[in-house]
Amino acid sequence: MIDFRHIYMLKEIALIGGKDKFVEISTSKIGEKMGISQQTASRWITELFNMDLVQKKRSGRKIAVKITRKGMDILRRESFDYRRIFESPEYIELTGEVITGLGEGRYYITRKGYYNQIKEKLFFEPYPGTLNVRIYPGDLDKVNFLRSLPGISLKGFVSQGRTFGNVKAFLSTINGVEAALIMPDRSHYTDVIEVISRDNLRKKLKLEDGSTVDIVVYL
Amino acid sequence: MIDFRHIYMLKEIALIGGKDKFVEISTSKIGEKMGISQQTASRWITELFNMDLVQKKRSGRKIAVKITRKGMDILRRESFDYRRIFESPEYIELTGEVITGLGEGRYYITRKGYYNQIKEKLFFEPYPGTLNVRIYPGDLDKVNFLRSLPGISLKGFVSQGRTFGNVKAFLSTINGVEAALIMPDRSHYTDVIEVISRDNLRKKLKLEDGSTVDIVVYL
DNA sequence: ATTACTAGAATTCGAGTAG
DNA sequence: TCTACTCGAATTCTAGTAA
Repeated sequence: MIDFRHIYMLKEIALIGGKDKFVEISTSKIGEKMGISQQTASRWITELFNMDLVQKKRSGRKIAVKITRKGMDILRRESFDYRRIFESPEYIELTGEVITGLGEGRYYITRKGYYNQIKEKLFFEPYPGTLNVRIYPGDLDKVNFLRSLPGISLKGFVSQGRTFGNVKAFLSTINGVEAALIMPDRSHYTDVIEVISRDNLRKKLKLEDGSTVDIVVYL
Repeated sequence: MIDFRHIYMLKEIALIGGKDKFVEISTSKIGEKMGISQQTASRWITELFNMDLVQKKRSGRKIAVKITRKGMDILRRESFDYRRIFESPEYIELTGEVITGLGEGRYYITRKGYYNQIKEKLFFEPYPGTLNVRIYPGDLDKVNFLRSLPGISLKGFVSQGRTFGNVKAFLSTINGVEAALIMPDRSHYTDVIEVISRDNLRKKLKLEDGSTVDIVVYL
């Protein structure tokens, strides 16, 4: 099972440069850096390999490692946590209720042009679908305020002769679960917002139409 | 000794809100969230307290914790690691003001053991003296981050029965002039850094106590 | 020099439980 | 309910060492 120490070692490897290429490492040196023995470092690297968090190959007498996509996802998640701690002193709370949308969310979110930007800028691979939430009237001015902010910009694109507009996103939590709120850059007035997440939010949070949700939007 | 798990728990506490105020936590809930038992969570929190990383007090039957300055320093360092991984800055900018030091800089810098290494590794013959700069509070995180980096290592030595410790240096510019920032390898927390250069910086940059300087540190 | 195995030592865990 | 102690069990460590 993945443990704190594994994330730590992943981080060390990323700092050495194993983020996007194979880097040679010495188990004794990385061990020394992390305050563990050479043997333990060796074992941990093997564990990372067995969990498919790093690729590993011999490089002469040393070994070389490269963090896998899965490993980078874990580091992105950590990065997200630290951003929340240090870079988001301000947040807005919204309350609303779950409704059923038009089913367009899934279509948009799975367009490569958006999907890839979400991964890069929001640090998670989105579940292919959106959760539609009707914000309660008392919080609508907050929604309008959000519309006036730049947020995290997802650039529009053209695909198959169709134009997909600029979209903005805000890192959020919904009932405590990491998520993001997305809205068109120039959106018309509406009391419905769309929430995306790594997981199927309806399942994970056991939501059904009419369920009340609390959304915390980090600015 | 501080361990990965302690940093993890600090992070969890920060996410709950213990960054700047006391927050009530239940050992069983935080344990569940972190995948450890209630007993272990309880023990870890006590360990954090004993290491002066959190303040702790009873709040009825529950406990309340607040991360200390020392604890936040550790989280900041982590945060910088992740920024380095995902944003890879190539330099760091610091701003501060010139102060008068204790005059020790001149003594240290003229010891042959340091002087020769500076010539070899930093590629200049240092003016015999250091400029002390008090970094403004907003940039102290960056200084702490620098402390966590290896920099350019200047080995310690023994001379005339006295021990001179390992020192590290970073190539920099100060108000545009080539310089280097030097600090002890294992330095204590301070907001004062020392800058050396080929020239007398006070003269060359027309500095006096209280002058604001911009330092760019190359990583 | 390396990495990584074995095995005994050291540490850490959590069930049980007191307060 | 809570927190947090004890103590036997489980896990994790590193020294020794082979390759």
